[in-house]
Amino acid sequence: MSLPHALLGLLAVEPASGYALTKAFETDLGRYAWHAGHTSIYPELGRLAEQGLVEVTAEGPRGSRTYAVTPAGRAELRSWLLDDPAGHSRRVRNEQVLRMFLLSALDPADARIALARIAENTAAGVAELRRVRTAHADKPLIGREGFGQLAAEYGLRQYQAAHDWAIWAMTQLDENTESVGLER
Amino acid sequence: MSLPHALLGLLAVEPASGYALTKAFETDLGRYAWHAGHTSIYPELGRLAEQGLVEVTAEGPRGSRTYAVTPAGRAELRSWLLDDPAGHSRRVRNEQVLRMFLLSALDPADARIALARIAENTAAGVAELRRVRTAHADKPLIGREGFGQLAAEYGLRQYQAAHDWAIWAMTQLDENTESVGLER
DNA sequence: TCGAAACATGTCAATAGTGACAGGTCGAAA
DNA sequence: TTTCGACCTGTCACTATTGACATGTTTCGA
Repeated sequence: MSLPHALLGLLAVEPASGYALTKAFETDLGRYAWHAGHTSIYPELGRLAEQGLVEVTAEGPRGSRTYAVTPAGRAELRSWLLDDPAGHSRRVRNEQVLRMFLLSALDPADARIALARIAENTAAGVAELRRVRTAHADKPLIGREGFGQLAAEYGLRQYQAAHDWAIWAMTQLDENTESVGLER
Repeated sequence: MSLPHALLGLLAVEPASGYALTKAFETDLGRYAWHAGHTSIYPELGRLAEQGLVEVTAEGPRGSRTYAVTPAGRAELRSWLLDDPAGHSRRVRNEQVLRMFLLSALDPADARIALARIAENTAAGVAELRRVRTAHADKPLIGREGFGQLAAEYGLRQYQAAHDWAIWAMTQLDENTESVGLER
């Protein structure tokens, strides 16, 4: 349940309406880090406001409300980000990694097909993130404009590593099946 | 909702009881890929049995039931693993990456502290996975014994990439704040 | 033989998140 | 001027998952 922190983080950079926050989750943030729809965002903003971590600073047309973090909210965000990361992330739920675990349940021929597909997809990811990175190359790393820049570089390196792994795994698999073939 | 597939994958490698499956999620699988408690596993096994994807093949002491995948279950698992991975993983929920996104919301000094902590943690992860890999070095890649070996190598490379990134990000940050300091 | 630990399965209330449904406002182009 | 698309907020039923609670069995070492 990191949604409240995601919202605090976004609002800490720049006050925004629920609608704007919903849009933010439809970009790279929601694509690579954490996804949320408006149906969870609006209630969560209400809860954060109740707790005094955010507040409505303006009301605009179409009934829109602009939220901003309070000092308490900023403190909460800071302590969450500076907290020991090892303690938190226990609710792991990573479908990519799960697929890699389950690869062993396939026969070698199928595993090879799956790996080839992974290699393709990660290559596409690398290409896409390279574009994202280039688009932000001249912006500062910290603050509104730099938002997500460090994350883009991180994603790029992760995809690159995943791609290298897939290639490696395929050669391993080939060597393996080959030697089994010779032995038997 | 990949829990059913995780269960099918585990059972495809070796029939097991709900209890044994629960234990499996407490090892590397649950630590790095997908976590689930017995309270979701037992009902899910029931659902899979209803759908004819698994079946009870034996009943042991203490009321234990051993489940095995049926041919239909194996087919379902295969098609899931060979399916285009890009289509699926839309419900992203990765707290690590989220933290990296939100780093921009901190001031440079705090961001640096957070990065240092990440560097520490990823270094520890690399060390741990190196041990896991060494322990499995001589086992075959596919099948019961090799289970998770490919995944261990994958995890190792991911941690290594994350570590390199954290180091890189710190130097970037240092250069950045330094130049800002000179300009003003 | 007694007790602890591991084995083995379950219920239930509470929380989190999704998708479908719903309703209204404003700006701009046709 | 009308209509279309973007803007903006919400409810609600349903599904998934968790944590607390509950219960009984078998094994093994002291």
